[in-house]
Amino acid sequence: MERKWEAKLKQIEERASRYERKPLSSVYRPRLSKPEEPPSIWKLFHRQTQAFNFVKSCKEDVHVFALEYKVGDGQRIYLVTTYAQLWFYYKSRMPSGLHLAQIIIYLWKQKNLLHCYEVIPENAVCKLYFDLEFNKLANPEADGKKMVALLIEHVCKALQELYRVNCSAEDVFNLDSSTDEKFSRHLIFQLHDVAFKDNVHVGNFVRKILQPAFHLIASEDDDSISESMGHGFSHFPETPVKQGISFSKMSSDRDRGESQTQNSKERGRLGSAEQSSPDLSFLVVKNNTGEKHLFVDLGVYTRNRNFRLYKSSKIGKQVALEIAEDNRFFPKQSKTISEENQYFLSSLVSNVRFSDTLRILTCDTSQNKQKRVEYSHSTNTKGNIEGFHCSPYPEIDQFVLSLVNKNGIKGGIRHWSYFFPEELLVYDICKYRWCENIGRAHKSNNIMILVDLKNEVWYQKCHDPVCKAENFKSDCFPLPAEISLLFLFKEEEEFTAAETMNSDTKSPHKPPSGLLSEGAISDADWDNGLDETDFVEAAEDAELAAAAEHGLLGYCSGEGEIPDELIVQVLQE
DNA sequence: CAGCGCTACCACACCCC
DNA sequence: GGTGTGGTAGCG
Repeated sequence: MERKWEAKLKQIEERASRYERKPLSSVYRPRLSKPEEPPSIWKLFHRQTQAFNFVKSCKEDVHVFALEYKVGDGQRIYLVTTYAQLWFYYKSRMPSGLHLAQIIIYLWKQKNLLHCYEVIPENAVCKLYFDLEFNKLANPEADGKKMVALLIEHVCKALQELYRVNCSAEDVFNLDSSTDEKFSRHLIFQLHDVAFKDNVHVGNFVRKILQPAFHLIASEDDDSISESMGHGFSHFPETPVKQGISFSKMSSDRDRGESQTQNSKERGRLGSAEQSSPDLSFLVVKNNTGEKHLFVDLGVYTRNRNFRLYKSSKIGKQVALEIAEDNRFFPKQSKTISEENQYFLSSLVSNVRFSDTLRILTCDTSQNKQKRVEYSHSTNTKGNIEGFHCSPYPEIDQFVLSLVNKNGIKGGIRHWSYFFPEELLVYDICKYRWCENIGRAHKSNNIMILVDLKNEVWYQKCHDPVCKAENFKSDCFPLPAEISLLFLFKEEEEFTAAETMNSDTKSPHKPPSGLLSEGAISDADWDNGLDETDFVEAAEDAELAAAAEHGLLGYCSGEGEIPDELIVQVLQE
C-alpha cells in the first residue's frame, strides 16, 4: 500500500512539473455545482481551536475530526466537514463514474481517513459511550464478551434507577478492535430521545455507577475483595468522585473506621435504603505489570476527547473498529441511507438527533453542584432545563437583554427555563417592567419574555395577577434572523437530503458534484486561518483554485486534469 | 513551524507533633 | 510524616 502511494506520488510530481512548464490558461468557467446542492466543506487545520472557530462561523452542520498523520508521536491535524461528506470519502467502496483526477483526490482523502477520530466537543450534547480494554495475556481467564454483557446490564439498570431511562443490549452499538494481545471494545449507547449534556457528565455518570468497583482495585491484597464489599455502599452513591481521589479517600475512610466524612455519612444513609452493592468484581482486570485496573477506561471523558471512528485504526496498527460478533444493535432500515452509513452515523458519539422530546441528562460531581447554585442550570424531572442569569443560548440572552435595556432602564435576566416539547425559552426579567397590556411599567410585578424557537418569534407576558387572570400575551414579534435557531432544524433536513444524494442507491453515473469539486480546492487550503502574513501562499492557492475549476470540475466536459502541485504539496505535509 | 487535555508522579516547601 | 504546590513526562 505504502509503495503504491509512493509510485502515485511520483506520478503526480511529474505531472506537476509539466504544469509548471505549460501553465493552465486562466479562462473563467463557472463551477458546475448547482446552487440547491449542499455546499462542499472540507477544511484542514493544524490547530483544534482554529477548526472549532471555523465550525462556529459555518452555517452548515459541520463537525471536527482529528486525523493521525505521522507514525510515532501521534501528531494530528483537524478536518472540518459534514458527516455526509466524510462518509462519502470514508466508505471503502469506490464510487463509479469518477474521472482520473477525481479518483486521485478520492484516494488521497480516503488514505488520510484511515486513522480518523471524532472530536467530541466540550459542552456538546452526546451519547453515553464506553472504551473497554484488557490485556488478554495478563487475564487468561477473563471472558470479554461476558464482561461486556454484564457491564451493559449494570449500565441499563443504572439508567433506569437514576433517570428512568429504559434500554437494553439492543440499544448498544458494540464495536470491536481486539488483537491477539488485547481485548478492546467501544460501546455507544443509542438511547431513544435521551442524551447527556456533554461527555464530562457522561464521565461523572460512569464513575458514579462504577464506584462499587473502585473499592475492589483500591485494596492491595487480592483476598480483601469480599470483605470490602460488605460496607453497605449504595448502588449509585450520591457523590461521584474522581477515580484518583476516590482511592485515597476510600482507603483512608476505611482506615479511620469510616465515619467522619460527609461522603461516608451519605453512603451510610443511602446504603441503608438500598440493597447491598452489585457485584462488579467482573470489571477488575490486571495490566501487564500485574496491577489491578478497571475493564472500563475512565480516561475518555475529557474535553474535546478524540474517539476513534468506526472502521478506523490507530496509526501504525492494522486493527480497525468493526462491528463486534456479539453486537445486538441494528439500525432502522432506510431507503435513502445505506446500512453501513447508518452504522457509521450511530457510532458517532456527538451525533445526537434533535427531537421535540429529547431529554438531556446531567450528572454533576459534588464540587460542581456547589458551583451550580451560582451559575445554575438544572434539569427538572421532565427533562426541561432552567437556570439563572444566562441560558445555554448566549445569542438569545443578548437579544432578550437588548429588549429590556431601553430608555435608560437596565433590565436583566433573573431566571430562565427551557421547555423541550415546546422549544420555548421563558425569561423572567428583573428591573424592567414595561407591560404591553397596560402600556406602562408595572409597579410591583415583573414581566417575562418568551422566546418561541419553533415559530421563531418572541412575546411578552407578566406576573401581574390582573394580566395573568386575562391570560395576557403580547403580539408575537419575529426573532432577528441571526439568532433564529430554526436553521438548526432545517439543517437536519438538509443533512437528510444530502444523505439521499450521496447514498449508494444514487445513480452510479453521477458523482456527487459539489463534494469533489470544492473539496479539491479546500484540500490545498490548509486553512491559514487569519494569518495575513501568508498572502503569498494565499495567492498561490487562488491560482490553484482557479486551476481546479478548469480541471477538476470538468467531469462532464471530460478535459479535466488535476491541479497536481496542490496535491503533491498536501501529500508531502 | 504546527495536537490536546489531562493525570500521575516527583521535588520541594511548609507545618505540626 | 503529613499536606499543599508547582512543574512535567507521558498516557489516552
